[in-house]
Amino acid sequence: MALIYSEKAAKMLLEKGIKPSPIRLKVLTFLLKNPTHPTADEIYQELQKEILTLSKTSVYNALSLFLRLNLVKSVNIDEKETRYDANIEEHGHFQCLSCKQIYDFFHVPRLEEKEELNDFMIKEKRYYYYGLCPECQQKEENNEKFNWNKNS
Amino acid sequence: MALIYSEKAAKMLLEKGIKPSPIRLKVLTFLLKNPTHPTADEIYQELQKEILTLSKTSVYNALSLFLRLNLVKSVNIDEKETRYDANIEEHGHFQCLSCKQIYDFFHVPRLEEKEELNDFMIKEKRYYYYGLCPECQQKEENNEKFNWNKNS
DNA sequence: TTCATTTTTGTAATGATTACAGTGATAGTA
DNA sequence: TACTATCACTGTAATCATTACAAAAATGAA
Ligand SMILES: [Mn+2]
Ligand SMILES: [Mn+2]
Ligand SMILES: [Zn+2]
Ligand SMILES: [Zn+2]
Repeated sequence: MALIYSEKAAKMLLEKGIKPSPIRLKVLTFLLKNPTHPTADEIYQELQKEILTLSKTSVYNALSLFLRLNLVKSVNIDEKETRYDANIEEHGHFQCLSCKQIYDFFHVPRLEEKEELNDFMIKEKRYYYYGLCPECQQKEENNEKFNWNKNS
Repeated sequence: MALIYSEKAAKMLLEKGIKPSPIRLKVLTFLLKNPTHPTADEIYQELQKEILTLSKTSVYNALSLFLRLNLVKSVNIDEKETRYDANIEEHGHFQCLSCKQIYDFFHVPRLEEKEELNDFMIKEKRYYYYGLCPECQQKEENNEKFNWNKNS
């Protein structure tokens, strides 16, 4: 399984005509293996366990190269830090306002923009939704029940 | 006209139960008058011309208060800095990758998310599009023509 | 006035990202 | 093997938007 991902990473890099250097391979493999929209720092922290001498600049270097080559996409749903996604197919992101977790959704259909954007050349569409995930809705209900008991 | 906007700003603040202090009024009036999605710094630079002692912290204070009260919305289409929008009706934003200008669009209908997000409580939807505005498409065409002439 | 509360200011800290210069590895060539 | 050019990688410093915090100023009721 680990082999598959790193082989896929190597192939992706070669297809774009860039050398699959050790760090590039590690970063891209990590993104393929972890479709959880990690931040640059999360990637760095994880890979540092293996590559003791890793520098954060190298992670940023790899990531901005991948972005330029359209191997990965950046996700700016969390306004603090940029996240990275090796799934480049068009899909939307939902972030839970309570637990901050990010979920993918893939039915992002026919936005019928009508005439409004007819003269604009649209190259990329991003869908960011915010709300409460099922688990956090549950928690909130329990809290309300608890508070109601206390106040009565 | 200026009067109208500042009166509207005052009313909006009073309706939310907060005091329409001078700076809050100025910031909110500015946002109502300038639906161009200004950054905190742009607001600061403009208002500073009138209020010589204005501090940037005050602008941020006002803006985060407005966000909390849902008087304005933040727009994070430009990954560098947050922009602010006094138009809180649901609408999307398009940013031109060349001239960086931001355009509103309002036909953002029925995203038919199907079952996928059924169990999620969606509180806000953001639509960020990127591409080329009509003017910049034109410029690009001209450049191509120019380069073609040069190379032939 | 007095005093508490709120608003505003100024400066310092934070933290993600970028700039940059130097070091190390690699590969081709003589 | 030595030389050299290019590229990958590292470490540190700079940048810059935003936030934290404490002090000063304004407000407004008693
Ligand atoms: Mn995703
Ligand atoms: Mn808008
Ligand atoms: Zn949640
Ligand atoms: Zn443009």
